[in-house]
Amino acid sequence: MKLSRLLVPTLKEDPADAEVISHKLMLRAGMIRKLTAGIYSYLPLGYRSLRKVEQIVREEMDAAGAQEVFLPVVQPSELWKESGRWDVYGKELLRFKDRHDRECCLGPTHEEVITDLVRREVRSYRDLPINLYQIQTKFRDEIRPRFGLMRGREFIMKDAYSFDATEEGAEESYRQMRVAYEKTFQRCGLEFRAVEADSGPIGGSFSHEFMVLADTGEDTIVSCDCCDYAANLEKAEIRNEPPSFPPSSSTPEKAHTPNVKTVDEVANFLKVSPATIIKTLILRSERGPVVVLLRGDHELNEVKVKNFLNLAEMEMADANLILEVTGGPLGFSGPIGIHNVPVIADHAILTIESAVVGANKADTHLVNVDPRNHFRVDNFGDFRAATEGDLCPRCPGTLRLSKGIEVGHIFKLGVKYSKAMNASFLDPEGKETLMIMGCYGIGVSRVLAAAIEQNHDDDGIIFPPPLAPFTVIITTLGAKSDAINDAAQKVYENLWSANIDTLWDDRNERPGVKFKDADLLGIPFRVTIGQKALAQGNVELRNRQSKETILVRPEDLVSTIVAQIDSWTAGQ
RNA sequence: CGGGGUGUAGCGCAGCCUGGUUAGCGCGCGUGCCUUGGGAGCACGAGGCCGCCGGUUCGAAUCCGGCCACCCCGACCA
Repeated sequence: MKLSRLLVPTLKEDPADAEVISHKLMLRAGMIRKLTAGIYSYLPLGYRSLRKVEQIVREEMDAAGAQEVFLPVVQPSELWKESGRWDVYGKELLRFKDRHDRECCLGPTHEEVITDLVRREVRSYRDLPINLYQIQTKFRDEIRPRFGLMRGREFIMKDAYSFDATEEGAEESYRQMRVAYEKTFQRCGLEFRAVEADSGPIGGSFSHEFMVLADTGEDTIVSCDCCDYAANLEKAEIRNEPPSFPPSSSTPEKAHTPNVKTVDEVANFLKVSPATIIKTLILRSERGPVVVLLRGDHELNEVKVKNFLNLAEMEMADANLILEVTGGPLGFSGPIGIHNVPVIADHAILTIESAVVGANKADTHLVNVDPRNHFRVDNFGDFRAATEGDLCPRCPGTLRLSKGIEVGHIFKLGVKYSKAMNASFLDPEGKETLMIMGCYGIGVSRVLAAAIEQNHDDDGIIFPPPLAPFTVIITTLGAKSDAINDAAQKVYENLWSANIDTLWDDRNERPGVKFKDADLLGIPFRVTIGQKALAQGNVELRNRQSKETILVRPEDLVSTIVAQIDSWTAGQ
């Protein structure tokens, strides 16, 4: 491919509406262009890289025994009503009507379609297990798309669905996918971690997310500093410390706290640590108000509360509801004197010997409160977000926080969909049995963005060789020199015949322009052909990542490049 | 959906507050000369419904109202 004929509109300046580095670089490198919010066109370079990711995913899925299919984008509402998700999926599901006024949606995921397909075609345990996957454009009408390909509304995803006859089989299918995912992301050259995750509205019994480690990630990962425990912040468990002191015999006393509302204000005003304050949160749910007690220096983890109480919806109460529940104004809520409303508390409040709480009365707090004596708690549990330094739930270690980009998510679904949609088979005894399902997603377009997020420098992208749109770029200096062009032509043909994707920058540009573009595009190897080296019968080979340049005889180029790729692979 | 911001040439921006010639600058683009190892230089040139609709005014990129789009923060989210 000659660069002079390829649509690669590079930009010198950062586009104004790009925030994160991968978005900026993909725009600057001419890989993608935005059509509208959260929807992008892939230009030749971007599409080549995307196809490389797809191909790696495809090979690993095939190797794991999954079979590729291709499912419809437009789906009828009937299936979604059958699974029960038509009413719960929310506005993220783009709905519309066709000319016959039939309700349809654009597929944000394909559990319904695949379950429908399999229940029609598979009837015997002899046909199981089966694992079907596709690489497809998904549409989710995100409230706020951002960060380019990282969170688009339209995006490319690989989704696989396994169907098993037995529980053990389902766990084996899950395990195989987990291994396939490890291999896939490793081949992509990503630094990642598999973490325990909440399974969310997709449902199911357990799940893992695959997180690419990057500071710009939208998810927070909690990991142990001495064992391999790692979890999404939403899910991360915390080992709690039992109180190390006996219950006190003190009695609560009132403290006048005029207009002092937040934990920080109370701590400053009363000259106490936030860790001795009990935060009283009033929440509104579909089953009425709930009171959650947390230590002042901790944050609520809504997912934990939702899972504990089996709630679908939860939000902070407004001032009216707070008045109704506590009898006092917002900012002065406390657990003492709350009746008829469930009260749940995080374990950590038991580590407070003498606590400060709101008095449920304007401008008043209570001090000397003993969490074990002075108020009712219906349940203690783990309701807070993990923080740096918390104790690991699995070992004596402590927990660390880091940021990650979710590129894959695997779920053990169980019979959630097979039950709702009656996907069953006959077992060896001739008994009708529900299939046990799993589903496994990879954000293919997001992998590309994550790879760039993790591999770049001030000059541009540094593609891991397996994802690079081209492996080599030939930069000729002096477009009018026959000697240089002849040498380039030979090198170009040799590389292609060795199956190395090669781009030839044959433009009549000044060297600086060509070098800058080559760096920006992030092509792993640059072969520079110019007068100087050529006079000695050499070309230059520059490694984009190491920035090392060596002189190579043209006939040795292929073997040298292959060796450098091999050493890159070995380093993974 | 709530809060904030921005829409002026392909891209990045100035001009707007304080209305008044032909709306500017840098990059990019075209032609020519020149140059060729890290985004050169000179000359000439093309390219604008100043987001859209309405209003105020002798006169609107500029003031007012409405709408639309995009971006940021939040809620939300396999």
